[in-house]
Amino acid sequence: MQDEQSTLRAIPRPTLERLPKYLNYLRARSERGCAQTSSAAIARDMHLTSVQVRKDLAYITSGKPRVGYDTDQLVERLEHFLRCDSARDAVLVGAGRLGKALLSYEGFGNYHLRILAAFDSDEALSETTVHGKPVFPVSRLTSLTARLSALIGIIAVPSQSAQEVCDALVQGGVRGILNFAPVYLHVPEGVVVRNEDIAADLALLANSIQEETSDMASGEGAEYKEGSL
Amino acid sequence: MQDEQSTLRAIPRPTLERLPKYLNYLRARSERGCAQTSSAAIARDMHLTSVQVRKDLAYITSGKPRVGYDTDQLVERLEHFLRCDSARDAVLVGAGRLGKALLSYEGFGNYHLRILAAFDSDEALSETTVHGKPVFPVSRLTSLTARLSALIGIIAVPSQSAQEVCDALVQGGVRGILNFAPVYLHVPEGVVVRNEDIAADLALLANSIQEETSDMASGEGAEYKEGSL
DNA sequence: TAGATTGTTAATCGATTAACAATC
DNA sequence: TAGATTGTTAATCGATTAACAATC
Repeated sequence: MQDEQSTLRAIPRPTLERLPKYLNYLRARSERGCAQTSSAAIARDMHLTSVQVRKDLAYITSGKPRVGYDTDQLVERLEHFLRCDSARDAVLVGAGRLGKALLSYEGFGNYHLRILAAFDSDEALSETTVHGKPVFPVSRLTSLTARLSALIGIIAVPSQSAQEVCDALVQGGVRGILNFAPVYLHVPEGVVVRNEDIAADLALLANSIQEETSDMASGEGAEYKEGSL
Repeated sequence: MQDEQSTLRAIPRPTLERLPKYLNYLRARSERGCAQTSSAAIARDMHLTSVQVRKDLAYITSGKPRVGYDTDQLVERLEHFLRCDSARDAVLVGAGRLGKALLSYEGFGNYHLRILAAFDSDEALSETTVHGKPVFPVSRLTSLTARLSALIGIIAVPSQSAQEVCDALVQGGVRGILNFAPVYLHVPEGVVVRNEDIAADLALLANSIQEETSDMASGEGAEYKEGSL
């Protein structure tokens, strides 16, 4: 023992975060009919180095020297690894604009994730459906989550109620939480939280633009010709 | 020379990504009336170590031994650093559900970011407004972006049209792109892209739940008592 | 002054990169 | 066989952590 299991866990975090991106890229490549894919090609298009690509991919499959990787097989392996069965049913709390957008989002299907139901404190929304998914009053959150055996909760409510909702989800048996409210959630050991702060990301982007600007001043600047500066 | 500038650029990426989280946390603390904040308190609530907190904060301010940091001053410094003036106007492309959710999102105001206008290929949406923001036909994307001097573009269109939209934004003078489509965008040197793949994030979360499960089997498991297993 | 907290310098840890070996 | 590509082992780089010094 200690093999299969700990091999899986040995994957470094940064590598793990790149795996879905490889998957997206390779799916597109597969659709374009490219049967083989070399690490050099991936590296070029994804702005990585080919060594890094090979090292990442070595965790989940192996390629053929002189030929590269079989595109479809690689897609399959990545899909298999990333979805690893079970733990793919989620409930969503907060059927406001963001919540509705998430309920309607088709992209989750790419990873075999399903949002089973939504909850909202606005009673007027109860018994309605969004994109075919039922909305329930938030009072039923814990009991229904448990009944549905959802292991994932998505929080799309205002910051003030986020912790409360989080507690209810945990009590309902959720083991992972995707949190769109910009607050730190306190959860018991064994529950994983992933924070999604879009505003913060946008702020960091705006920030890096300024750095770029200073960079330009101190050299570099290739490829970018455009009238005066 | 070489001081102010390179000090700013010397901030490590991971530290930079934590800064907005400190800001969120400290704002909440300030509202609760906590005038002083120690690195130990931040570390405890944000699941970091106090050394790391002090090291991070040292990049932008300094605290007082024996007392800690002045909460409000720290908030101010973080705000000043994170928003660094200019480069805060954005345009958004794709006024579907996600686009509308982003247009209505109040959270951007926390970082003084403004979405000035939206664009959509559906002509029926033109001349309407969402949350008070005008929607224009996508044909006017390049020219209006340039006219508005927006430096940031937000892409919330389907994958197939993302690259096309990206090119138009770049031509309009955008220097940073927040991309919600799960594809790699090719941009000229000097343009920064930040990818936001919510589905991928959710997949990784689902994945880490499984790992947690294996962890449980091999020990740990404190704090989590709940009937049978 | 004593004690608690910040700040810094050195050691550790982990990921990336470089050099090279293996293979079809 | 020759050559192109993968895979691996060692070196580098950068961030975190630990130990300690500085300060109110």
